[in-house]
Amino acid sequence: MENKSQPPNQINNNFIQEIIENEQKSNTSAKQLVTRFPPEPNGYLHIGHAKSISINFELAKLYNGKCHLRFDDTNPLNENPDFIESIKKDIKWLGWNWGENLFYASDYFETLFEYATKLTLDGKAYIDESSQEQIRQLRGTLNSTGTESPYRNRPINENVELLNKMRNGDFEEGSMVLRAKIDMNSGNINLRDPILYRIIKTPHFKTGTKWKIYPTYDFAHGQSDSIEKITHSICTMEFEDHRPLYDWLIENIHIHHPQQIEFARLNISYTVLSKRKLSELVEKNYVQGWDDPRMPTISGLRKRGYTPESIKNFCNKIGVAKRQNTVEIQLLEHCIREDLNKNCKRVMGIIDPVKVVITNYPENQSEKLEAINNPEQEEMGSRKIEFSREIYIESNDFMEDPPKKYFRLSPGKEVRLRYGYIIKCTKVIRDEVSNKILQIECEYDPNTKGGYAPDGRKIKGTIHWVSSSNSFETKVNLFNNLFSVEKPDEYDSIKEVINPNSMETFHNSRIENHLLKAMPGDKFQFERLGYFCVDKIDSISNLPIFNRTVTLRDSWAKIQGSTNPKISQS
RNA sequence: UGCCCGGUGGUGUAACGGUAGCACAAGGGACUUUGAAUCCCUCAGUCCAGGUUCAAAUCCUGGCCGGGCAGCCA
Repeated sequence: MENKSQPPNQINNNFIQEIIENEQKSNTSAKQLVTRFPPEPNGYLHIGHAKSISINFELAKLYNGKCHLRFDDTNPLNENPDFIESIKKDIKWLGWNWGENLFYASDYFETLFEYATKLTLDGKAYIDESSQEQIRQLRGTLNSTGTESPYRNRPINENVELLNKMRNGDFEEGSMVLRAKIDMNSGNINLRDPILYRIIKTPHFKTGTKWKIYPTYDFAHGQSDSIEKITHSICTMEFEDHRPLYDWLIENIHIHHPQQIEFARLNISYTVLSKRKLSELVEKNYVQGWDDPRMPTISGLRKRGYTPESIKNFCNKIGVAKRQNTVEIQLLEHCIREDLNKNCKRVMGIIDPVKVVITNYPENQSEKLEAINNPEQEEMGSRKIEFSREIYIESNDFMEDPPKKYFRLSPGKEVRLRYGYIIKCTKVIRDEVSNKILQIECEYDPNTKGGYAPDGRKIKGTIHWVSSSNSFETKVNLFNNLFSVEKPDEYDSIKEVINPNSMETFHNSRIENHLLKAMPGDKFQFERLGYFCVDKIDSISNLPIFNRTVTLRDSWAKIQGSTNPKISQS
């Protein structure tokens, strides 16, 4: 048999793997592969980070190496220890383990300073007392070369002395910086005497007030990689221009030389993935927090009901390359459906209920019917559900004047109640004032218990239901795309493209009693609707509140040409 | 009028000079007590122009288009 598809969950062949593969083949020094994930503790992780985490940890796993977690905490102005825990939690939740290899760039401040001293001693770095404005002026522009600073040729001993005084806190913030002496004429602006250290007197959450100067990203990052003996330093494309500087510093300090490799960051349709825009959503209260189920953050996805498995799978499917990309959000949805379909218990829940009275079913009678828990996994068994005279069905499973090919309930028509009976609609009762449907009356066919028609008549439609006695009323949140356009990044303001209907809450949904004791995070398929998870237990009612993770695929909605599938306005 | 990177179906990603494949999406069909799942089928692609070669998505040259870079952010 031909092996047509690749084994599940195998990472796509990508160019980084190819580089490593080639190194191992032609290999001279059989070094152990060491990668790292280097977040700055200044925000929450999102699915773009998950891609990076996945690349780094997956590679380590694949080549029997290791992946470090290193917090890039070089700027006390931006960073906050609260983020440390959330970042660790999210990585662990995704299923990755850095083991003993947890580091902080701040652990290396002393060594970094030694490196800076060495460069200064070698005449490769100098103290510049120009103002921030002057430095910018002299840097030149994209189309013009820079000009050397008047401080560039300061004697070495003076530089060393000033550097030490800078460290001691003898100078004001902004009064001077340490710069590498490279090339003010370079076409690459990063090489025009980049700043290595700046004075910051804000205390650092780890080193306190010990340091008055802090290394910039360019000076801290590569050297930290080197100290940790990283072999492959994988980052996103915007650092490509920094690679010549990364290499220059390491070569001029004469230390272990990791290889920086850049890949294209992830973009997903109908959402944003930049830290700035994500914060804006939170700060301007477009969402309820970083972990709002509409957010593409790891914590948001978790609250939404995504599983680590589905996210990892997604990361494997999107591949790794250098070209700009926007992955359709449908692929993410596919990944979570794939996982949940296999593993979730089926259950019946009515988002927007309408009452149905079975007029020929005795008033005080009820009976138990058998329902299968998961047709994908027989081991999951079955459960009993209760049928009685008064039940609820989904309001959009009834239409008084249905279009053709509508297989659900309508006047005079029959429909099957899943695992129940075949019923026929006999009457619709409306509110005289509002004309709203108050109640639907049906008759059931007693010979169709379990939903089987002994006379062999074909019943095309099957709908979900709960009996009023065997269900509880609770709140259900439905989510849609946060943005109404495919590429929100292309618009100036979030406001003009945010989807006003990204969240819809139903307060009177009815769920079968089977879920009374469901706990936060528990996941279910509500038959015919989608996958839902318990958001939390309501503090007043003590009942679970549900979030819709994703709808089931819905070919009826497509036929209808509806842009808002499932539960439309009543 | 600088430096760097990139352009393969609608989207994402393979093919390493030798049959352009996979996934998602879309369309159709089979099955169906979830309009789900599953299964089958279909649609659809190498930015352009030259060159090298028996043979080019792949190598070369020149265009065109897209992206990144002028923080004491990362």
